[in-house]
Amino acid sequence: MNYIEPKTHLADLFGQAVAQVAPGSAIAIELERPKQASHGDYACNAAMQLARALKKNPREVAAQIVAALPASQLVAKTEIAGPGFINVFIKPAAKQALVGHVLAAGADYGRSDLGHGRKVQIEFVSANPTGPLHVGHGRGAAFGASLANCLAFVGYNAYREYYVNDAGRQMDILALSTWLRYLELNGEIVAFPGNAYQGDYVKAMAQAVAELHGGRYKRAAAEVVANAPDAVSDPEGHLDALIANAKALLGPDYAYIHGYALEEQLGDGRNDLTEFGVVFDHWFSERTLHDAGLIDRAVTALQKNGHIYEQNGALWFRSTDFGDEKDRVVKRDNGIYTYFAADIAYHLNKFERGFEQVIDVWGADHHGYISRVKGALKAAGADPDRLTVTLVQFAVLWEGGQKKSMSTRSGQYVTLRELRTEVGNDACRFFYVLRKSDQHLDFDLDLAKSQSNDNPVYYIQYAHARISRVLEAWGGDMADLQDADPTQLSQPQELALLDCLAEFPEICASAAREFSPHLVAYYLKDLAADLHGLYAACQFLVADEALKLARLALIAATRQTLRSGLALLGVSAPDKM
RNA sequence: GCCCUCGUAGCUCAGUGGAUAGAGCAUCCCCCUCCUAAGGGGAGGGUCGCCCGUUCGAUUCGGGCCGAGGGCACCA
Repeated sequence: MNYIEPKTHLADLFGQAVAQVAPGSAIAIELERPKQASHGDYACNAAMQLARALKKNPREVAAQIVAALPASQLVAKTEIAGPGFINVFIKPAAKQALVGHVLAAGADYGRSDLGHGRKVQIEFVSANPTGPLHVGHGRGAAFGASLANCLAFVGYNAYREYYVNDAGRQMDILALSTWLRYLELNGEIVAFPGNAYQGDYVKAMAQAVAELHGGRYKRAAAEVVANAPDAVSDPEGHLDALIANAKALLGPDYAYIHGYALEEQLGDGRNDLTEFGVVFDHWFSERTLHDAGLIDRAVTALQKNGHIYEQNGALWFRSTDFGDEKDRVVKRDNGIYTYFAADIAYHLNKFERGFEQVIDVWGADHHGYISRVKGALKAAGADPDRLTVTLVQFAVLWEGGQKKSMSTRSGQYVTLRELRTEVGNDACRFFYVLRKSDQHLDFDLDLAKSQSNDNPVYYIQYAHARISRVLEAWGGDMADLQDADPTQLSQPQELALLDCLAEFPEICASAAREFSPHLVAYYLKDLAADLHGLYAACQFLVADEALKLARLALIAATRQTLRSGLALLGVSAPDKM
């Protein structure tokens, strides 16, 4: 028997029946999977939805719908139950046929064309390249990558992008920090500002520059701090003055220091993410927006539409017209565009590049920023609904029942690389997406590291490994499993596993539609549990050849589904543990 | 003050406009002569924060309240 996807098929049947019973009604056919087995495989609530309009008792409407239901080779029986549910029982053979279907589809099982190939861009991580990625970035990376995988799996043309803030003040601060450390190495001691970058990686870069170029960038300490405001009373002014002095003293060499620090940190982040299984189609440079005049153009567009005014020497965007609580500066009185202005230009550019939908994955601390950006897009004549911002809350690490506190400022934070080294990429990827993205995540290091059944990653991977070991012990030709007779499968654990396997495509669709890769993680836990249940209840390598092949085919299909699901989350599927 | 998120078992959290609300951990009991026990089976444990509304039906949607966390720069 060829496999027919029951839900789509039933929705079609019910649609025909409802059209006959209640012509012209426009209800959506809803089919749910009842929690209780006695309620069948699918339940339809159409009768209850129609009862009022038809002025009839729902059970009576249900009877009419059932009578009008076209014949189907899938349906074993229907029952009218409770307040008016129509419960549908699927023939075992129709369920069993899934095994051959999954094996034939292979890695494509679960794939769909929900997205119709529409271009969707997911921008994520986008951390300032001013230091190592930390565990907060890790969550955004894991979430964004998994989401992009899900979207691609259900038929979207997913494009992964990292926005590189290579033009702003933060990069200048990094360049300055590196240079000051370099001067230290060359005997020119300048008091290192508390609001400069403190991390050891800055010293490492200074050391490297010193080794590569000796004293070439050495300048007198007194000149570096000349005319700078006091570091205590005006720390930011102090820093800005030092940056200005650095640019003046170094001239064209400043660009070298700046570029060196940028490339170092960007390269480090790229390596880190690649090792984490997170890759991007494009690293978009903020500087190119400036260089191509796109920011001028964006601000001019706003100006033309009458949304810009000047005050105190700065240019303001009247974002209050678009629901923001106060107006925002786009160009400061010193003539420098704000980050906000660059962001407007960047998002307009995204649309111009033809992405029908744009998803931004931001840290939750940016949430106040959403209305501003959307408002600006609207003001510039773009459709803000094409932008979806998904917020990712911070992750808090726990170890030995203690919260690990972090402070970016002092350079004392746990880096993503440290976390990956400590708990492994698989556990990292999985734990990061185990919670809904917009919720605080308690990352339990002890649990992530533990090689026990408490650890859901191992629980799932173990299910996969177990199947591999059985198939290996069998030693037969996998192609033979295609032709196994699935009607041999009748044990409750076998049927439960079949039902679970059948849900995979819908889980993938929901995960993509709701931007919720955690649904895949939970599904995999369920699937693994069903596999372990079957494993404990039934022997696979039995004497009865037909039964053996059927069971092996079932677990081979399960292995494929586990693999596909783990791949969506970027977690490996080991054959041996 | 304004905005966002959350409140479900002792703990950490899923879930859903539907029928008797789930998992893991923790507690207690049981299961390897057998393809990996990194596993399985069972028991106990709940006013889905409170109130009102919408609905044939609300834990789910809307409003209010209470409680928790986070965010509100001429920073990036």
